[in-house]
Amino acid sequence: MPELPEVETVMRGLAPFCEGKRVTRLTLNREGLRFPFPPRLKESVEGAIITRLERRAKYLLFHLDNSWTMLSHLGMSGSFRVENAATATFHHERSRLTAHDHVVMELGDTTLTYNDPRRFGVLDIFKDHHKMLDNVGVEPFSNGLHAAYIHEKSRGRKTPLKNFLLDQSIIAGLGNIYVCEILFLSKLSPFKSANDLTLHECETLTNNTRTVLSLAIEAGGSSLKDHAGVTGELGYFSHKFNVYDRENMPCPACKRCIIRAKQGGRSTFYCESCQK
DNA sequence: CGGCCAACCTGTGCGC
DNA sequence: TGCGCACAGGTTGGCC
Repeated sequence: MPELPEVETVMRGLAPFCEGKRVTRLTLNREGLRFPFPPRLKESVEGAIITRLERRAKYLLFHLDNSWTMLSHLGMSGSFRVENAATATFHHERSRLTAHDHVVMELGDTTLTYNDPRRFGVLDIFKDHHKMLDNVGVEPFSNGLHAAYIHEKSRGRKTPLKNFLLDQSIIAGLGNIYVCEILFLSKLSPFKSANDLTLHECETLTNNTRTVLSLAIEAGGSSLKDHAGVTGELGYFSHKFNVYDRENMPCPACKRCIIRAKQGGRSTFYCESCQK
């Protein structure tokens, strides 16, 4: 999925079209995504005003003025697109449904469409508490993330560093791409046992986590090959990674081949000589 | 609880 | 050109 920077970018892109707007209609084109839609989804959202958008971990939260909050997760392949009816009618067309447009939110003359080919996404509603947000760890840009926190969480965890950083209950929002990049900048092996991290290495990880995510957000959540901005602007995925998806290409630091390995069923890209 | 891994889906790209 | 297989941003839930 979309990792934290992509969800942050989507949130920032959607906010100007959503905040303060009333949901005039919610259309569900199927029974659910990864899970069935809740029975009261449509009636809870329709007619409400979206007061604020928020990102928490990789979740998007649409806060409504009727005490409900709509929770959305993009899974691996989910995306939102925004269309404006006034612009569309100029071209003599209304917003058209394409394959995998599962949910359509109408906000007056603005249409927000959720598309998700693989349907690993989630759409749900809650009032003051959602189970999926319970086990979410600290936000990377919050004060909660610091060397001592990572150090404490990693004690007794013999799991590889790669898996440890992907654990959403430790640090929220990291995914396969950015974990590879963070480990490269930190010169740490993805296979190193989490339990072996020194406090100093935890400090390095903290700093590089923020660096990698900041740059990605600045670049507009660039990691997705097939994601455009919510209104379809270009230049969105022209990002260059140091190691991710660069098997057999030269390490930017030492020029030796980037290695691709498998951890927890997922690809890890790293430099054998730079990362210890 | 920790660790491992199958499962949930569709699309794409590659080798033959 | 077509077929089959491997693989893709994530997370849950079941098993040991």
